[in-house]
Amino acid sequence: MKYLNALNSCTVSNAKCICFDFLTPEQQELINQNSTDVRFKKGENICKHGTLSPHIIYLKSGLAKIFMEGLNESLILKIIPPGNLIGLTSLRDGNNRFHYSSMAYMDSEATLIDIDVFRKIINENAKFASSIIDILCENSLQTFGRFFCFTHKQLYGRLADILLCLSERIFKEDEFELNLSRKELAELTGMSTESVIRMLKKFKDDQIIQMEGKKIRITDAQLLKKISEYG
Amino acid sequence: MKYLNALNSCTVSNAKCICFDFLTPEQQELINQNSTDVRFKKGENICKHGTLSPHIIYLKSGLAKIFMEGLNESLILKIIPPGNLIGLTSLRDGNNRFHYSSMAYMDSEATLIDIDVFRKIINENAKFASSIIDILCENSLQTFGRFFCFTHKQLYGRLADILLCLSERIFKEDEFELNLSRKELAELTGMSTESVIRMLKKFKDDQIIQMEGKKIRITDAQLLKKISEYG
DNA sequence: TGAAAAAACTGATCTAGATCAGTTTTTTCA
DNA sequence: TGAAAAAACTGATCTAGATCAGTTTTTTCA
Repeated sequence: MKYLNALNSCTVSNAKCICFDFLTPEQQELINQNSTDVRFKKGENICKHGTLSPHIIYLKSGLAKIFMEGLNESLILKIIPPGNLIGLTSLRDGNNRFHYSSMAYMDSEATLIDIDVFRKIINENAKFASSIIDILCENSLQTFGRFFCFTHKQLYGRLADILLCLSERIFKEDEFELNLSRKELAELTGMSTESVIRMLKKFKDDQIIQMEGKKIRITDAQLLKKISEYG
Repeated sequence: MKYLNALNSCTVSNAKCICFDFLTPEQQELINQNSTDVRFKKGENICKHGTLSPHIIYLKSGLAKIFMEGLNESLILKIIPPGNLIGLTSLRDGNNRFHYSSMAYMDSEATLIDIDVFRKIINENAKFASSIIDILCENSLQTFGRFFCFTHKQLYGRLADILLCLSERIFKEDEFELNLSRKELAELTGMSTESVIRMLKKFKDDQIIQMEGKKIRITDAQLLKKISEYG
């Protein structure tokens, strides 16, 4: 049952985007000439589902989410830390549209790379293409895990997942300042805001976490992992 | 809101696997020399989550499902019609393990292609790699849609999705013989067997479908599409 | 071909988590 | 800096769908 441990609804992959290391100097130059650097403020849209996607977006700094929007509901697919690409799924599409939206969680910098240049290089440089394949595989696996957890774990398990994910993969500290509102945390775990509040309180009462204002400290990571596993 | 129509929990992609068209004669020969043809009987495992994955599997005929297994629960990720590849996500992995299981829905034939040969060709042939990227993107989009529907659609909508999917994409007929048990249909829609039974009955009572033994005929596809959309 | 097993079906009950309708605390900004 | 808005929180109620405990029908196979 070892492999089951790997399944969580965490939204951040560990993968480093190393694809650009495989470019020839000319290809590097071609990309440089066909990209633009942009800053996004906290809360700003980085891309919007259904709009034209003339770029692949490389996140240089900050933090963003990728999500699908319905009429009233939305689903967060992934959190994007710096060093990751946004919009890869548009590579295939004939009509160049984004298949999801992205929003900056905090002030962020990104490089917008012309998608046709990106495509051209993929078709010329197999090593580059291969490393894009690696990224897509990694993304798929993460989505599968999240999908599985969303359909089979109870809310406690999912909340535990996200807390562990925030602590281990994003902030890399036991204690961190949560700059997400309860509502955003609810979106991330796929539950209602009220449930997040109640469950965080339960975790606090059970002394699994400490909360002070926006600071959260995980005191019993072991137990939290158990909850994540069996929840 | 046009783009929303595209979202359904259907499990079959329309994509044809054209990647092999881009091989050089030598690469084609290399693949031929490093693959084995195998037959799977209905219900047999094609691959098993967690086991070694020395192959990429090309399904030549039949029909298979790809699913994740938990302790008691499972989640069907995708139905694989002939002409599709199974196990692409193992390409990335250093330790060559399948990340999901696959089972034959009916008697099937498959070609097992050595994964290292597959990797080698990806690293040599950018056009081939590019078409693998296309497949991975397509797969991702489908998973995103299914994920969204599973978390936001009611059961009626999901059942409608699957019926439409079976009729339009797999059997390509209004009337088809359902060789899936209610239990398998439940797995596919992520609901309990009892609910499938009740909802199929409701659809029958509302004259949206006709059922006779294992035969199902969709009589009001229009309404079914509405249910899929708003459900 | 007929007994046993599996699948299909039915109705009753239960429950996780959403929704609703507020109050209290914190943040924002003129 | 203090009024208004937003976020956090609380308790009560509701509901979609699961679970349970069966019965009936169909399939399997000795």
